[in-house]
Amino acid sequence: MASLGDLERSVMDLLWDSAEPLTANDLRDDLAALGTDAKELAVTTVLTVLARLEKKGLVIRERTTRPHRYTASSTREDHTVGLLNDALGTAQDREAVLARFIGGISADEAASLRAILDTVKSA
Amino acid sequence: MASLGDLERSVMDLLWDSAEPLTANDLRDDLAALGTDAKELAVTTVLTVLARLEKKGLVIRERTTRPHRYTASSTREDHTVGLLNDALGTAQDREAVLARFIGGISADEAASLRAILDTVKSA
DNA sequence: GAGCTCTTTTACGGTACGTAGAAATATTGG
DNA sequence: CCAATATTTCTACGTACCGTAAAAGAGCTC
Repeated sequence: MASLGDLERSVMDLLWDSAEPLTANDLRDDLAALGTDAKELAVTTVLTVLARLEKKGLVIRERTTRPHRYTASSTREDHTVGLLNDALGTAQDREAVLARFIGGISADEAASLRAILDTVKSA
Repeated sequence: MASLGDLERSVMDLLWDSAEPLTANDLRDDLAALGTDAKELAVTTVLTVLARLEKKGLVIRERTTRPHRYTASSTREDHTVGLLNDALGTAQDREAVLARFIGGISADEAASLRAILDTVKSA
């Protein structure tokens, strides 16, 4: 799976947080509003990263509307799950990894996990 | 956390699978023995990636012995757990991600997870 | 100290990413 | 319909990472 650069990541975060599709100009403005950077990017820069994200399959571009509108192709959570599976790989040591991972999570999270597991017990 | 290139990854796999520290020459030979590539790398190539892996903190180099000997600085599982936590991030959506992740694992694995959770229930 | 082994230094080509100007294309106000 | 404006595409540059390895330096051995 594709890993993201800093700007790509920021753009994806905005798209993931937006209920509506966004245009390159929307994104340029939203990016400028972040973190008091006051650094206004050129809109071509935003368009370039959007094209790259589209090629990676992470965003969908509506070419019918004139300012093209962009949407994340999957939710942030689903994307993260993809990253998790990439990290876990198809190896045999999945269980060993999961055991260590669970060893490192909080009690609260362990409880949540248990609840989630019960929910999907039927699977 | 550092992501690995293909050769770096192969070297780490060999180090992780080895009980003993390995030298660059050991690794060159082991790499050649992999996958019937028959491609014998120059030992300087191996030394370069080892230096990079050392800089990334993934391998430890024994400089006292003359052919330097290299060891993975953590287990493969611990490294993978680091990748998992990187992917999960520190965000609040950890639970949502974990829920989706668990939704996608096999029943067998779900059972294993439950067992693991019970083991660390005290945490 | 000459030769061998091992390590360090330097380097080159490829790819990814941030960045954006220039050029092409589309929209719109008159 | 045309000129001004908005939007997209094309091209490009700098940096960083990685595979790859020659060249140069350093230490050991006879």
